[in-house]
Amino acid sequence: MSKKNIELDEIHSRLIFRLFQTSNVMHRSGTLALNSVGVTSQQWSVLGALSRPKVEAGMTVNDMCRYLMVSRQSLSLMLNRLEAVGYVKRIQDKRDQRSKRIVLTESGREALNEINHLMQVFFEKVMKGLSRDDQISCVHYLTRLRDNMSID
Amino acid sequence: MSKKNIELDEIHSRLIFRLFQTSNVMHRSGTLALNSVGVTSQQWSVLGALSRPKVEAGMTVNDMCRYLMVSRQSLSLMLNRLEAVGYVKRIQDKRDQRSKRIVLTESGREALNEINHLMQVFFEKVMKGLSRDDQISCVHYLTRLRDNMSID
DNA sequence: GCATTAAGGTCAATATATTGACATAAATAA
DNA sequence: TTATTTATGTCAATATATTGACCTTAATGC
Repeated sequence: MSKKNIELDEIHSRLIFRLFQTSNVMHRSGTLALNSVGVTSQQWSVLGALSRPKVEAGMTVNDMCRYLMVSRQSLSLMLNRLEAVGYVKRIQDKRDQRSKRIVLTESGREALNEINHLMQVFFEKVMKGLSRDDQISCVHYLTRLRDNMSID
Repeated sequence: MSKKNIELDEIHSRLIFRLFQTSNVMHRSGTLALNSVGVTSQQWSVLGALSRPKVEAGMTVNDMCRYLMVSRQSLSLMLNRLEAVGYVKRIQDKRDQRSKRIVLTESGREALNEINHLMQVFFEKVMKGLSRDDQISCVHYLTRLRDNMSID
């Protein structure tokens, strides 16, 4: 009458659970570290995405959704907040009139520089005890997990 | 007049950013995988915590906050929802009248068994390409990151 | 006994996250 | 040219997450 009880592979559960915990802690202490700038860890990810040299001309909303792996609706609210404090701007794409390009403002660039000072301290604390090779391995593992978990 | 521009260590940014992405994807596709049971990935973490043999007698709310690394207020809402569908129960602690012990109900145990069937499939997909040693290494790295990021 | 501390619940405000739905405008395909 | 698709924005409902505050009750320290 009842299905056999399933025992999950312990290492699998542990890995997924560790991801849970680490993600919770990251958002909390990341946002705390950025407290003086008044930016959340998620908002930092948006600013960081825009600061890459290859996106000098800005990113479209859809591109950024795919890059950050959040829904358009979630991103839209973050962009509204960042636009309200003047860190980003939505500008019309010349070639495609439907598209907007999200760009960093001068004020956003200054904020990001301040953020990076704070992040440098944060990163040093976070990476303590992990060699460069460890960090590279960890990125590889996370990339693999991310891709395996992706819907498409 | 302006501080020197900070260039963050690329591997550090990448690692943290990968954690962002992976956590986003995990919650989305984890919840999707559990869709038929009507439980979110976060609620699964609560049920999972309670299913461990060492917590046969239940966990206090504070213990579970520390374990899941979420605030009491967040946990409280999750417990309310799980209690509303009958998967968990808050029972008085005999020894400490202030404490409640969160326990899995029979219905919760059945749901968890169904969840575990779904999770087994999910885990197989997620862990593809990662050897057991890889998984163990990844857990070690995440544990290190989690502890380094913890406030206390 | 009385003051303090601890455990838990809840309210508020805010930010993030999802899906689904609907609207508009513009590009593209038939 | 018309139909469809694409890009974006927004509303709704819901779940998760934070901090801070306040309340009750109970254990503990003095």
